[in-house]
Amino acid sequence: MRKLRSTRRTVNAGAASYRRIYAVVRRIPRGRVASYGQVARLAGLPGHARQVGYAMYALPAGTKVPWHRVVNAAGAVSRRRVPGAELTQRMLLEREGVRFGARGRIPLDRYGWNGRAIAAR
DNA sequence: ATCCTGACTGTTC
DNA sequence: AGAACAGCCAGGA
Repeated sequence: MRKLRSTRRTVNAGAASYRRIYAVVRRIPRGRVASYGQVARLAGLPGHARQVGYAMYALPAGTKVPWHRVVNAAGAVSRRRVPGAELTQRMLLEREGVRFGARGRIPLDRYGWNGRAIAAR
C-alpha cells in the first residue's frame, strides 16, 4: 500500500481516496444523508466533491456501501447518466424513513448527517 | 500525453 | 430561488 510513492502517485492516491470515501459513506447512519462535499471533507479531500460522485459511480453492483445516503448540497438526488437509478436511490432512502420535500428535495436540516453522531433533528 | 465529460460545490448575478 | 462560472480529479478515447 505504501511502497509506491512517486511514479504511481496519481493512481495510488486515487485508490486511497476511494477507500477513504467509501469508509466515510459507510459511517453515514441509517435514515440520514450526507452531501458529496461533506463526504469529501470527512474523507480528507476538501473540495473534491466531484470525485466523491465519481467514486460512487465506480462502486460495484451489490456493494455494501450505502451510496444512496449521499445526495447533493441541495438535498436532492443528483441526476445520473442512467435515468431511473435516481428513483432507486429515492426508494432506498424512503425505505429508511427519509421524507422528501415537495420538489424531491430532502430537508438537510432535518435528515442531514452532522458527521459524527445523530443530531436530534 | 491531451481533450472531453461527469453521481458536485460555493460564489456571483 | 434559479442560472452561469470556475475549480478539482479520474478515466476513457
